[in-house]
Amino acid sequence: MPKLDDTDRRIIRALQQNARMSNLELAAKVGLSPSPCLRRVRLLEEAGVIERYVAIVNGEKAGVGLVVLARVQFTTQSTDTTLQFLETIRRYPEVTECFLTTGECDAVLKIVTADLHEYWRFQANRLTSIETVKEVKTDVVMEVGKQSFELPI
Amino acid sequence: MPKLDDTDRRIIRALQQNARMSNLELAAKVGLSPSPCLRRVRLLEEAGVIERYVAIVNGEKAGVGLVVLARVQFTTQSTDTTLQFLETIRRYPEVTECFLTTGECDAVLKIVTADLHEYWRFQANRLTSIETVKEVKTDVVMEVGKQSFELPI
DNA sequence: GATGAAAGCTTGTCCTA
DNA sequence: TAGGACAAGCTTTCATC
Repeated sequence: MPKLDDTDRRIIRALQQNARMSNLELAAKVGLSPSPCLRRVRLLEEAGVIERYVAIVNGEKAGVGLVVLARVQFTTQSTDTTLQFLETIRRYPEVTECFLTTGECDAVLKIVTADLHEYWRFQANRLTSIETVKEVKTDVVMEVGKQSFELPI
Repeated sequence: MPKLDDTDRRIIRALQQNARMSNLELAAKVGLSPSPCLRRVRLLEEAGVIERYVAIVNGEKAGVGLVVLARVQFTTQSTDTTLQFLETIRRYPEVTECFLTTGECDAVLKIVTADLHEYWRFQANRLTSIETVKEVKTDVVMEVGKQSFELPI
C-alpha cells in the first residue's frame, strides 16, 4: 500500500462514521466522481486499511448490559502459554477485546455478559480454568462513558 | 421495542459480521424475502438496537499503531466532576473508549496514538491537565489479542 | 480521474395468510 | 400482525476515454 493521501483519509473518516453511505454520497463528500472513489475504497480494502464493516449494537437493548474489565496475570510469560491463552479466549464470544500489556498485568480483557451472575459463571468456568491464568482482578463497569470507532487519523 | 425473536437475532448477528451485506443476501441468510427483512432491519435501527454501521480500520496501517490503557483515579467522585471529565475526554479523538468503573480506579481509557512520544504529549497536555484527574496508571499494549464487534447475543 | 451504460439492488405499495 | 410479489428508481461497477 502506498501512503494514504488526503482523499484516502477523508474516505476513511466518512466510512468510519457511516459504513452504509452509498458510494455516490461518499464520492460527493470527498470531492470525486463515483468510479475513482469506489476504486480507492476497494484499494483500501485490499490493502487491509479498511478491515471490515460492522453493525454496532446496543448491548443493553440486546440483553447484554454488563461490561467487566478483567486484568489477568499469567503464571509464566512464555510465548507458548500466551498464544494458547489467546487461542482460548478467541473462542469465547463474551470476550470482545483482549490486550497484552506491559506492566503488572499480562492481559486486559473486556467481557460482555447479561448480568453479574453470568459474568461470575464465565470467570469461574472459563477464565480461571485456563492453565496460565494465575490471578484475575475484575473492574465492573458502571457506565460506558465513550465508545468511538473513529481512529485519530 | 418488543422482544427480539430468533430472526431478529440472526439479522443482528449477520450485520455485526458484515454491515455491507446487501438486503437480498441478508434476507436469504435469515430465511425471509427481501421486504420483510428490510422492515425488520429498519425497526431494529429505529428501536436503537442497531445503533450505527461503521468501517473498522487497521490502526497500524493507518499510522496509529500504539494503544495505551490508562487507569485514572479522580480527586473526588462527585457527579459534576465526573460528567465534566466525560465531556472533556469525548472531545479527544485519541480516546476511543472510556469506562467508569468500581474498584480502585474511577475510569479506564483506551487511547490510540501514532507512537509513545505522541502518547506522552497527550497524557501530559490533555489527560493530567483535567482538573479531577489525580493519578494515571498507564499500561502500554504490546499486542491486540482480540477485537470483536459481535456481542454474545 | 471522468463518463456512460448494463446489471443488480433497494425499497415502496399492495396483496395474502 | 407478519410475510411475499412486483416494479420504479436508484447504485454499483466496468469498459473506455
